[in-house]
Amino acid sequence: MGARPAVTLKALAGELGLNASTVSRVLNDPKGLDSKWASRDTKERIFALAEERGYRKNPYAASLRTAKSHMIGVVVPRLQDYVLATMYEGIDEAASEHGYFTVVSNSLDAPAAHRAKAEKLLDRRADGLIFGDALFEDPFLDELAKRGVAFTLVSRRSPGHRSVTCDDYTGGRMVAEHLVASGRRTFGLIAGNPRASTSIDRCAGFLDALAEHGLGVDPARMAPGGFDAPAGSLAAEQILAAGPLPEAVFAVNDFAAIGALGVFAREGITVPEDTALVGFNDTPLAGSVGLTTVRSPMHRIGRQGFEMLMDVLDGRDAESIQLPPELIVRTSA
Amino acid sequence: MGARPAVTLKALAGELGLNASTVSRVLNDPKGLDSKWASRDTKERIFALAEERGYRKNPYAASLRTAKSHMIGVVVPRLQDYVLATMYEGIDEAASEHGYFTVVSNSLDAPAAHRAKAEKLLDRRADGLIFGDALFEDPFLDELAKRGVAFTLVSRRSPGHRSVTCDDYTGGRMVAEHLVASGRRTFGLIAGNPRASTSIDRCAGFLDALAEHGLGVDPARMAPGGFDAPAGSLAAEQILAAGPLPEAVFAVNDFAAIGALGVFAREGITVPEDTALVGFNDTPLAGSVGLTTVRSPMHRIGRQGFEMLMDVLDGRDAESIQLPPELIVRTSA
DNA sequence: TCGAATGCCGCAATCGATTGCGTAAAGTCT
DNA sequence: AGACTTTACGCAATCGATTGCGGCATTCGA
Repeated sequence: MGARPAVTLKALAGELGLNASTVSRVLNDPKGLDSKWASRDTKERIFALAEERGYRKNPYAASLRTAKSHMIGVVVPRLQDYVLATMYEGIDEAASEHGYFTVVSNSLDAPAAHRAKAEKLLDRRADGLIFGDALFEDPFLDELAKRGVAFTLVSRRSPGHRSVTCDDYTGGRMVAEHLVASGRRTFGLIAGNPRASTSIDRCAGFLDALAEHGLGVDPARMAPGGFDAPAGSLAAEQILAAGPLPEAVFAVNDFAAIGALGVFAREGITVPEDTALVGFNDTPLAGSVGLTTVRSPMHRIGRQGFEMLMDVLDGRDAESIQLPPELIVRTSA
Repeated sequence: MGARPAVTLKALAGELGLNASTVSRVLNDPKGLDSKWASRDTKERIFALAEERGYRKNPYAASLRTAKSHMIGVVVPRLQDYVLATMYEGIDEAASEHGYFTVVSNSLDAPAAHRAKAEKLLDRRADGLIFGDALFEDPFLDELAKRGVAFTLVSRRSPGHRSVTCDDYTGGRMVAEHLVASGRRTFGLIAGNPRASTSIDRCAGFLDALAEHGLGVDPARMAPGGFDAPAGSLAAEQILAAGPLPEAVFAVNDFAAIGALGVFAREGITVPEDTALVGFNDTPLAGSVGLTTVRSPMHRIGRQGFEMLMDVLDGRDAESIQLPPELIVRTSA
């Protein structure tokens, strides 16, 4: 069964003895009671009755006429991922403040779903899109840009498109500097998805900084994979199988780090004594297990991703942004 | 800037030399090419051109006319919560199969937001709602029911409303039986949110089963709180402060359990030697850290929650459902 | 051969809000 | 007093899809 008693603009107007157009103009004027579309008295009557009847404009009718939905679509790899969920909260918060409505979909990092979900959002007439699952090389994004679809990226960047990300390269460098400073000389790298800029940049920063110290990572100890705990466990096993235990392991993501932690515990490897472990993102769980990590401003990335989309929609131009990370030292390294 | 070249029904019809109504009927007829609304030839031309031009119906125009949005709203306490995120995935999956579109919002378990988000969804003309954040006593739900709004509950039940949940009471009993069978005699209980049925039922099952063995939990060692890791840490500290360490601790939620695990590690308490620990839900993290837990069919709860909403919307009646839990024994207990 | 049945499709109203254009009344200015 | 500007609204078209009601043709049975 439906819900609303369906109080329409016309109904209000009828009851007020006014024309719907007048009521519409008054109700929509951002100047509120200072609107010039009716006399003081009329305006007050309109607001009062709208309030009393609980009038809500029908957004479908409005967007049919205006061709704007005030809805934006967000595509993330996985909602269960704390990091993206937090960014989404930031997006949604900013969107609400601007009178926008958001809708999320997850793509499971599968290119087909990435495309399908975005198209579905566009079918629903989203005014713009925000992607949290961009690949570094992403032909679909190029296609959308060509079609003139407004969108921005968060979390992961892709050359040629507007994005808000953490300065992952610098984050990777911080980890390397910290580990080197504490005397570590051999390393394992749980590298994440090699097609995502988060992985690429964090690894690059890490490796570049190590190289400046004349150090490096044995390729057999660089394990790519996903961003969740099981993937981290797998990667850790791979590193252990590659020979002697490295003095430190950098996982480009906290969940992967925690997965590795589980493997270490099972193997009787103590952290940080036998090997140091560093994650990335500073999720709450990292705090709970004492994981040293790099804090990325997830919520803010989301907010700015939305603001940037607003700029695009309003025809202002906008530059990609990289927000500074912060090293959080706990007990694991 | 927008996106679509805006190929409308009328445009298609014009190009085909047909009337928009004919095109509409053919395109919407579930019988597809067997529709009786046009000649075979005409039908083929319609489908071909629609395909070629990439026609997508404007859902706003359609729902304006039909007063159905084919959109349902979902309210969860927190998107970052793996459990609810998974249920949402189940909901969304089932919804897609039925041609429905879903929108999520989070309420942070705050009654004001619970209400506000739901109203916002209704303003957007959702055909129905699914709540994952119901309180055991929830006046807002009663109000919605009275208003005739169609909704169902997932994860948490509330007497008098339709819900799909895990059989939490039985799950709680399983934990108690398992711990008692392995010789534990004193217990701590990380009880979660006392206004949520998940907490209430799991605790009740746990306590009832213990009572049948002549056992119980010291009230000072029953710590309520939230469902995340920090809340679990807090609760664990509270239990430790209550005196001698109990032989086992049951956390009604995996995240809380992991938070507790962090505190135990910090205090040098080993698991399961010094104390056993059991969680609830069987999130992937539980597997990674070897946590014994109760598996609840989260994804399926979501799916069924949606199916049940369909029943309500279609005027069929539906009974609340409780899905069976499964004890997953790992190393922590 | 005529009326009825059926097949195929168009007309026009409708959903609710928005907006360009128009207008009557009141106020301002010279 | 006449001309001009505001103020305060209303009319009617519009957005795109849906749908009740008909209408015109062809076919079939009698």
